[in-house]
Amino acid sequence: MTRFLHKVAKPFTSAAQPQINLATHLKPTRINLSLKSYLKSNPIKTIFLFSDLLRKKISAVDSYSLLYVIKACTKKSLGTEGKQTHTLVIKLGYEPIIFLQTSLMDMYAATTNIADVHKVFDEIPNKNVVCWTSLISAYVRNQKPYRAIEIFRHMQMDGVEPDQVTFTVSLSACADMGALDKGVWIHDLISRKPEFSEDLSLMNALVNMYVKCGDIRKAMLVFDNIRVKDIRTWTSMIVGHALHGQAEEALRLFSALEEENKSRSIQCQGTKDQLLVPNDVMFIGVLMACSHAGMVEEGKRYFRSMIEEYGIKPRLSHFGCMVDLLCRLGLLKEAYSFILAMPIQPNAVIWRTLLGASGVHGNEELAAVAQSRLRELNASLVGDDVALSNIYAAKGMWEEKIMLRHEMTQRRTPGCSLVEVGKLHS
DNA sequence: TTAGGGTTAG
Repeated sequence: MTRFLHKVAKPFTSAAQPQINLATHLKPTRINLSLKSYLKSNPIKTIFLFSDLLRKKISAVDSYSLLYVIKACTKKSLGTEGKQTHTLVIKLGYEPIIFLQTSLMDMYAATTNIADVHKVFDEIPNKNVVCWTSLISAYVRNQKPYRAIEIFRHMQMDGVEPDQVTFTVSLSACADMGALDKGVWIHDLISRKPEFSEDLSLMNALVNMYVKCGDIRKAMLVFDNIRVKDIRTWTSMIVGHALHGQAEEALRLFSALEEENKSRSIQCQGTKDQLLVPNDVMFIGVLMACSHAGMVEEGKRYFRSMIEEYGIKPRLSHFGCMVDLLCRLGLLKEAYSFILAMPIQPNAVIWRTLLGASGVHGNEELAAVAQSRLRELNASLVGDDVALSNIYAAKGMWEEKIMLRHEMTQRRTPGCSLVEVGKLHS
């Protein structure tokens, strides 16, 4: 660890690591209880309280306090503060506590510092399944699913048995890669442990993997076999149908959920705990289904119901879905009015949706408006200019096209391509 | 009082 944090003197050599006597920590200190409670409500407060403690009474800091601060840094993605806490872990001699090491890995993963995740992992002497899973999870979180699956294999070769969490994060890697063969292989490993079928997070990850890898039939099979579903199970399946153009199935499922809630609310006489109330993510799936099926009136109705019946404040994603829905049907003017009436500032994606649709439906006026809005946002890409230029060409507006092309060469350097050559050992 | 997990448009 001296190599890792070279400015910090290592208090103990690895040959003479301190024996942490957990018995002395059995009684929780009041300060640790406060650090822990702030972690939920206001993680920044955990950090402030801890730094106060360091100044006033460093002897009150123990491994639990450090753990809560590391978690606070993870939640708020605070890399510098996280690294400072790591230094303290070393200074105070708490390195042998594996809970701290895995939390540190999680913190470095959250702050996109994958190199340090790996350094912490490498220096853990006896790596258990949690250490390996944290490493796999770090790679998944940092968009490196191929590497995550490689590590999953290394773990197996090392003789460490994967558990439910390892399988859940590994399935997430397969979903990100769209690697059905690897997902099926992991499903097969899971099937050998019947008790794992009771783990809802794992089952949801399985549904999601089949959805993202394009095997909607298999996704439905897993979905139907989940006895007690939660809102994520339903959302994954609704999004799955929407992504595969099965809008009617997606909306049927949404209605089934609403019906189930109605009958449950009669049974439970008003207790909301038993209900699976649709959330903002689920409505993205519902709106996406309407958009893919060209169901504009239904889409508008669901958008209203989301706000009025469910009290969900639409986010940029929901407005984006509505713009997409209107644009796909060629309702460009309505889409433009909708964008102008949005209570939040439209982003580049929304203007680019309008630009693309204006090209498809040959509306050069709206295309020019969308393109100028993209420039205002400083988010204009070469492709946007090309799109507008192609619309001018299709309309025979050669002067406009030449002017735009001239502008493009003035503003841009010629494009170049980058190709990433990755490798996956199988 | 201590570790790692699943749903999100274009």
